Order: sequence, then structure tokens, then C-alpha cells
Amino acid sequence: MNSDEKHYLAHYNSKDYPAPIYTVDTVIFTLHESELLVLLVERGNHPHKGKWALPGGFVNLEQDLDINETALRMLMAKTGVEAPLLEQVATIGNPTRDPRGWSVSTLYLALIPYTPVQQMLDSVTDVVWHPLNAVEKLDLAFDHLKLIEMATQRLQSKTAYTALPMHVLKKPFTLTQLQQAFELLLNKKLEKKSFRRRILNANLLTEVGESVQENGKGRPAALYEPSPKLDQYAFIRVFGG
Amino acid sequence: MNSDEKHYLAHYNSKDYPAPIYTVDTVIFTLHESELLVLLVERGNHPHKGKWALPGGFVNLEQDLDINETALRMLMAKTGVEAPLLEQVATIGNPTRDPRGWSVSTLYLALIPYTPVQQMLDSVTDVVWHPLNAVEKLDLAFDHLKLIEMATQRLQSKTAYTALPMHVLKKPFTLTQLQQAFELLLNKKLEKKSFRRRILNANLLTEVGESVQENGKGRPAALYEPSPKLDQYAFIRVFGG
DNA sequence: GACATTAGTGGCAAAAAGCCAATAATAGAC
DNA sequence: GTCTATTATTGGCTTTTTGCCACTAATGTC
Repeated sequence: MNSDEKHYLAHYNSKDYPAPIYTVDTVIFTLHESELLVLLVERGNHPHKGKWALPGGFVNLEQDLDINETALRMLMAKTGVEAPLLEQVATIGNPTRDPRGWSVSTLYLALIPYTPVQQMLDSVTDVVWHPLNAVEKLDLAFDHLKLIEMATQRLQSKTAYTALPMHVLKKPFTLTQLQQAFELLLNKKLEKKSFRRRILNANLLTEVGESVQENGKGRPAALYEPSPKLDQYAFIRVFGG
Repeated sequence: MNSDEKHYLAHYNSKDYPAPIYTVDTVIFTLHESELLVLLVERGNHPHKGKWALPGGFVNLEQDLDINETALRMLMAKTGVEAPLLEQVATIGNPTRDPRGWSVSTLYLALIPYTPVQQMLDSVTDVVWHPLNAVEKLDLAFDHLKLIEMATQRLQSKTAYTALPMHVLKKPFTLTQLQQAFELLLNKKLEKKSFRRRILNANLLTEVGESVQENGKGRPAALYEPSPKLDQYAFIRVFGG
């Protein structure tokens, strides 16, 4: 860096230039009683005060080391747990999505096993699990309905060639439970044998505890948990075509 | 909106809050003489003045209707042509990537048929096509080397289950040319029969002109162009496993 | 011990890729 | 014209993975 550039940087002030508002929002999915749920928080501030919205907010320029951490920090604040899966979906920006003006938001998608909201921290603001199927009736803040649709779409397409949905289940789980998670996400029945063959052949799961924990009737099922470090596994063919 | 919120908005000023710098950058790929090229521009301003960088910049809050348009506008300014393919790759943000401070950038990926830079507009700033394989030797501005790697990675993975690479070719093209584009992107030889069967069965191409335009010797090849509106086609299985 | 219920498997058909060799169409040499 | 080199295109069999459906396995209830 030469002295010319040093001089430029010494006098640079980002407030001298018009810039869009920048936020990070996350759609947190879970599964409970055969229903897909998303986490919503009630807005405590303007704009859209009182409406339901996605957990999200501004980057903390002092604390956050990158935008991933921004998302993780908010996730932790609202759920009190670390998400086993967090990934970026997309970024949208336009002048109309926020009444304060030109606004850009990076959308994340998180999957966590179900935890009742009562057990969560940050009880100051209202936080609820809301059925995914019913969010469109809710008059969400900003364009958050659209964001939820984008995240759902992404989750669905990844469900077709990865094993992502395993992260909405508490460990350990049975293959039948895993299949139910897939079916709810894809909105479609899957063939039992094909499903099991595919998952087991991929070696994504470790069998843990042979045939315990029954829910009442029928043959006890084998229990599995995700093998470590295989989050990014991709099948070479999509499922349920 | 109630009067309370109106009052809030009337007094809201985005400059009152610390915000990261926000930019949009695009990796523009093309193919020329059996080599993959990316478009680079020489920075005319601080910081990193004089270094090569990706085409990109700030949102124009008055003109751009969304960030897609921001990317399109810059693409048009640097190449003078409309890209047949533009899609978002990811957004990265951290306090170290730009010496001016906390900075967020949304990365796009564009594919265009080769056009010599001489024919391009905006000749004020220096613009070059640079071989993708040699960018790491170049001391690019900011984290743009990393951004190019991310875009390349995305393009490679999409090449495995879509027909995206067709957009780097001038229309019309032969199947052999298309296969070469795939092979350069995947860095791997593909099987001729499998490739042709896959592409043709998908009905992504329209045959146009039967067996014209030869480069010299051998049997003349059939010419094709992309069928309209099939950009998002995805094969149910990846290729070249 | 029969039955209901859930878990798990056997085995073949169908779809799509891998593989390799054969055939087709052109230009140029002679 | 005929032969040869070169590139394009196709035939056809093998392999891999999913789709399908019926069958077996293990448990609780009566």
C-alpha cells in the first residue's frame, strides 16, 4: 500500500456515500408431531412493530467476524441452541422491501431438532414455532413470506439429492422417522425400500443401539445418528423423480 | 401503518447507524480457443488502485430496481452485451476483505459467448479477458481470487447436472463444441456417446442448419442452438461420476 | 397362539450412464 | 475415381441406481 492509498483510507468515511440497509435473516425449520415448523419472532420495534417476522437483524460490526457469525449469533439468541445445519440461501435487495428505503438482506436456512420455545432464551420478545403450511395466512413483516418460500424451495431441492432433513430430528432416530421428514419436505410419499437402500448405501448414518425405544406397537426399529462430517454429501441421482 | 410508525419513518436516517459497505461483483466466464477466460478490470480508484479486479461496484440507489439489475448494469457497462446467463452465487461479508472496513459483497456468475474486449464499451478503464487457470498468479484486488474460486466451484457443480455451459458458446454450435466446453469446465474427458445421448434426450437444443460450417476436415457436424426458456433444466442424475 | 402393526428384505423391471467399436460423411493426396 | 485421414454419429451391451411389490421378522394385545 502506497502513501497515496494510505491518505485515501485515512479520510474515507462510509457515511459519505449513500448505501442500502443491510440485514441477515434466517428461516429456522424444525419438525414436531408430523408437522414442519418455522421460527417467528414478534417485532418489538418499528417498522412493522407487532407483526411476526423472521429472526434476523443488523451485522454487529464490533463482534461479528463474518456474516455467517451474524446468522449464528441471532440463531443462538432466539433458540439457545446451536443449529446442526446453517447455510446461505440467497441475497435479495430492492428499494421497496423495507419502508426505510433501499434494503438488502442475506437469507440463511437453519435446521434444528425440535425444542419447545419455553426452553429458549431471550424471552423478552415473543418467539413461536409456527406451522410452515399456515405462514401465508399470517401477514408477516417485510417480504418475509417470500423469504420463507425461497428457503423452503431450496430445502426441497436439496432434499432431493442430499440427506439434509436428518438435521431436524433429535438423535438418535429411526429410518422411518427420517423418511417421514423427507416426505413432509417433499410433500410426497416415498418408497420404503428405495429410501432405505439409498440412505444406508451412502453410509451417512451410524447404527447406534440395536432395536430399542418403541412407541408402542410393532417391531422395534434400529436407531441411527448422522456420521460426523458428512454434511455435504450429495447423491449422484435425485430421489422421487 | 399507524401514526407512530409514520413518525418513526419520517425521522429515520440510515446514516445514523453503522453499516457495512455493500457491493455487487460478477465473475464473467467465456470460452475462447479452448481456454476458459474471466473478465477483469483494472481498478481506477483507491483502494487497490491499479490492481486487477472483478467488475463490480456499489448499488445505484436511484437507478437500480434490485441487486440483479445492479449486476446487469455493470455487466452491460463492461461488455456491451447482455449475458445469456446471470445467477447469484453467494454473499460474503467480513471486516477484513476491504481496507475501508466491514464489507459485504454479493457475488454473481455470468456466462457469455466470446467477444473481443476491443469491441466492448467503457474503454476508459482497462478491461481484459484473462485465462481462468492463471488468475492465481495475478495478485488480484480484495478477496477477488477467492470469489473467482467460489464462482468456478459453483459453475463446475452445476455443469454436472445442468447444461449451463452452452451459454459460453456462440449460437449455433456443434455437440462437439459443447462437449469441449463441458470438459474444460469439469477438467475431465467425457464419453462422447453418453454426452450426446444425455443432451439430446433432454430436448434442450434445437437443430438448426443440417451439417454446414466446417472447420476444415472431417464429417460436417449438425448445428444446434438452445431451445428457449429451458435455462433451469436439471438432469436427474449427475454426469461424469 | 392368532392377529394387528410396524420394521426390514428379496428380487426383478426400468431408466440412465459407461464403454467400445462400428458406420457415415467430408477433404485432400494420388 | 480411389484411398486415406479425420471428424461426426450410432449400435448395442454392461453397470448402476431407482421403482415396485410382495414377502419375512419382531413385537404387543387379546
